[in-house]
Amino acid sequence: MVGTLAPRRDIPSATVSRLPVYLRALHEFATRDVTRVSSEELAAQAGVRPTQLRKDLSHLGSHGVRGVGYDVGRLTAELTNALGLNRSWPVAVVGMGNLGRALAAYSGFATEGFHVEALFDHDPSVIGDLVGRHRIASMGELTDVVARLGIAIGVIATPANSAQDVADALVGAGVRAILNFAPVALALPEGVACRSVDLATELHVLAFLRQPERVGADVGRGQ
Amino acid sequence: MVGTLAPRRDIPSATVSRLPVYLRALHEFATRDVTRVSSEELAAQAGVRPTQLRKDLSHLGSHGVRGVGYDVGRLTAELTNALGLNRSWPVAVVGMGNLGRALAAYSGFATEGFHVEALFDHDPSVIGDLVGRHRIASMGELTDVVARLGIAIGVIATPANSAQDVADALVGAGVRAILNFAPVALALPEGVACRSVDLATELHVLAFLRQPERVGADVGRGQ
DNA sequence: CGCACTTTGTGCATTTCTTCACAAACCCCT
DNA sequence: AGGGGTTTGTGAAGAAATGCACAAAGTGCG
Ligand SMILES: NC(=O)c1ccc[n+]([C@@H]2O[C@H](COP(=O)([O-])OP(=O)(O)OC[C@H]3O[C@@H](n4cnc5c(N)ncnc54)[C@H](O)[C@@H]3O)[C@@H](O)[C@H]2O)c1
Ligand SMILES: NC(=O)c1ccc[n+]([C@@H]2O[C@H](COP(=O)([O-])OP(=O)(O)OC[C@H]3O[C@@H](n4cnc5c(N)ncnc54)[C@H](O)[C@@H]3O)[C@@H](O)[C@H]2O)c1
Repeated sequence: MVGTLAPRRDIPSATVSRLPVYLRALHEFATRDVTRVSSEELAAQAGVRPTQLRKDLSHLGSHGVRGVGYDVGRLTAELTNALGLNRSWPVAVVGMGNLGRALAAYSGFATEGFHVEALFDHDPSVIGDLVGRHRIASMGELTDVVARLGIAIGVIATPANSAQDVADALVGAGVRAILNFAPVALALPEGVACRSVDLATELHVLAFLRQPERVGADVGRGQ
Repeated sequence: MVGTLAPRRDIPSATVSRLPVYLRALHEFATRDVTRVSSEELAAQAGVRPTQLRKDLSHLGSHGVRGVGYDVGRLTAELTNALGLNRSWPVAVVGMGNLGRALAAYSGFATEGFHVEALFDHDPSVIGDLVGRHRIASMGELTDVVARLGIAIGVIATPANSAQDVADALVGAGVRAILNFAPVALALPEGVACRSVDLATELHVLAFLRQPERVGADVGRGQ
């Protein structure tokens, strides 16, 4: 490509959701002090085909070296930059039940600039409790806390019937990215990014795949 | 997608992963004693477009009534049957840390025939502990217990560096469906179904979507 | 230096997924 | 019984994603 401005826009969404996987694969090589990888090695680690990896990277305008492969450090930097991971992303978790507490305690959360900075619940009997190094705040404090800490991502870990209310509260407070663990489709205004993780759906798909008539079918997201 | 590539049956995989969502939407209507829904109403509840819903259902050979809509009970039965949810699916959870305990305690797990029947960990200091109504078993017991209880689905909630070993143990014991929460691509033999849930990836995608340059982009799975 | 060898980047064909547009099918009312 | 009003089911078009095949671009050795 001509010029120094990489073609950052128009990255296909399927590609975007694989970039984090490549990034993790690169970290794996880095911890083994490997400084160069071929698309074949990296793809194997990431669980995709080499062709797909190269096509995906080509959308970033990323350049490896033909005949040699990719520089682990350089490609890591490019992916980190493309994903916007060279800044801090303060996270709030709403709903401190079983799942919320596991998430709040999750150390893997803290990698790559994601930091749990606030916890909320509406149950008076848990408000004020300490989970890790944070106190559980009430829902009434949400707007102020979100603004003061600059919360960028809200995680919803409440029961399904509260999830829409919580989403509305988060959006109202200025949060524009939501990770939802409740099994409902949230209605959100344009411009608010949302990803849902749905355990029941995953189990159902596995059940479908395990039916005798359909053994071996592949529904994707296997990795 | 390692290990899950295989022949294809006639229901498109994208459709299969939406069927559970439709099923949940139907339950929502059922609890409100609604007996008939149009594709428009059902699609709204599920967070998809009516056209998509109808196309998906058409793959099941499902029949609503033109000019009227779908019978909630009948469509529920058809979806339940298509997904293979009219039987019991004994589940085992391996790795009883923060996440594993949350999963074991998860009541939503028990719906639709999924029952957590066994818990495993390799840490001697937790083996024998009770979580809910089950005792945590050692990894040495895995093969026997899986066989005795007819475990159909294995859930991996161990750290990433143990996940492949655990997967091998599960597969060796006869489990052919795995739900993996560890952030690694598992290598699995042909014929073993696998779905991975990856929190870090979800956060990374949200970070990407929240970058100023890309406001408004949509990477899917938003609902 | 030039030739043999390796591995990337990408145009193109193929497959899969989504959306459109409308005929077919059904209910209900008169 | 027939006509008007709905809503489904689906072929066909369009969009997105995947996989193939190979030229381009680099390394390193003789
Ligand atoms: N536990 C799991 O393993 C698991 C796995 C996948 C998905 N989920 C989903 O995650 C969600 C939480 O699951 P859980 O097992 O932690 O449930 P839980 O009942 O243990 O915890 C829910 C928490 O949310 C709080 N809450 C309820 N309404 C609220 C509101 N309006 N505002 C603020 N807080 C509110 C409750 O006080 C409680 O502390 C559910 O939607 C569940 O379906 C859970
Ligand atoms: N905690 C979360 O919220 C969360 C969210 C998403 C994903 N994850 C992922 O889920 C996994 C578990 O997370 P966690 O926070 O519960 O970790 P954890 O450290 O709290 O628990 C891990 C458990 O696995 C057990 N274990 C380790 N190696 C084992 C082996 N070879 N065989 C059997 N058991 C073994 C350990 O004894 C421990 O009890 C990790 O891969 C993590 O990345 C966690």
